[in-house]
Amino acid sequence: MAWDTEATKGRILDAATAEFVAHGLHGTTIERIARRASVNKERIYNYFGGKPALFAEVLRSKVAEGVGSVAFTGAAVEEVADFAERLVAFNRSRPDLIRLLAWEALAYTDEVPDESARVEMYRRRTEALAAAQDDGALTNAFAPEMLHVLLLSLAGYGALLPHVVRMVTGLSPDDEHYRAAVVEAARRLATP
Amino acid sequence: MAWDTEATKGRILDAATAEFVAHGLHGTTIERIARRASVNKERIYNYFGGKPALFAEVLRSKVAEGVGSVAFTGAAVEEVADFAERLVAFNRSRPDLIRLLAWEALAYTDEVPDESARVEMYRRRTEALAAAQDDGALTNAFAPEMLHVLLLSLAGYGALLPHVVRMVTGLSPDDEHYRAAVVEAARRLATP
DNA sequence: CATGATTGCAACGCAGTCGTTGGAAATGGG
DNA sequence: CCCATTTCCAACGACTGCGTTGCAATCATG
Repeated sequence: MAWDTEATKGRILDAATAEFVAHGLHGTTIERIARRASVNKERIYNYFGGKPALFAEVLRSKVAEGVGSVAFTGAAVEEVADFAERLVAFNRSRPDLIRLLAWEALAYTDEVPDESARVEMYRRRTEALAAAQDDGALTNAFAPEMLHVLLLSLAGYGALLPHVVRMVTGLSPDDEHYRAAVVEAARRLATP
Repeated sequence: MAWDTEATKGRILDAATAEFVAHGLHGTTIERIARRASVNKERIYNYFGGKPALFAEVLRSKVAEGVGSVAFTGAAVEEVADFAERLVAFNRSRPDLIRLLAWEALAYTDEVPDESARVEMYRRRTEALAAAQDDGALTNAFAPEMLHVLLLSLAGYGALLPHVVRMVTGLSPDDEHYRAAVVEAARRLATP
């Protein structure tokens, strides 16, 4: 056991992620992060520079991971349905990332950390959708970036406001029926 | 100028709403609320009992107002489109209520304050949608409560995550094109 | 193995924030 | 006009969290 800076940084980042996901920027304390990472507070200031900076770093490293890990490929309506299905499944498997996205939206009113990289990821998916539209396999009723954000809306809402889904439908957003409805809705939006 | 308890309570509640909307439960301080309401801290503890209780009270009194103020009436596809349009317009006119909804989702994992009243409001709208479906004017592809929550998803996402809409589309969620896409999407979901 | 540089940490000062309290000011009934 | 009651508030103690500092432990090098 010795001098492993990177591992320590990683432990801090993981602990910070867990705490920020659960309690947001103001709700978490540096001390709890330090305890969870089995590290001294001072390390956190030394490595990351303070709570807001650490929060931004968590967003930078984790949220992009979420956006990047569900791609759209293909050109037919069924592939849009599949895309929606994978989005919902991803949101279900990583509820922490959606919560981070929500904390982020509430914390930053104008620009978010590392915005240009995020824009680039979204742009790539939009292009794939646009190509499918050009093939005539998808509707042209929506501009590709609009279709993109509408699909994100359908797939993300349940993860963002699970309690609203529960109050409206009586079901958990994890429920099979809810998932199926989202997929069917995506199919309808994409059909020419 | 004299003894107006109710007015004082109201000022506190308004000030608390503004602060909680902006900073969430942990980000706001009782002292700022008191200053904003031109009131002494002690009044807040006396009337509302503490920060979490005041937060819950704000949610109780304000969020229901948001849910209740956009009704669905009618029986045709165009009325669903109109409903979606009014939802978006409402979200745009009262961004504070959506933010409260988001803070609420992040703060409470299981039950929210005054849940049964909220459920009742949602139920009424679901019934109106169900009636329209029974008329055959709307699709039966979705259970009415699913259609309901899908419409909420389309209309609410831009208000919840405006920065995502901006990154994906380059537009503000206030933009006319975005609004039009949401309405068209609602129309597509509702069409038989 | 001696020395300088790097990494780890316990303890501290400081700046709020919470929630309370003792008492002053305002009110209205007798 | 007086007294009990209600409303208001400035000041306080206790605590918590932030960010820093001084020092010890660990490593790399010659």
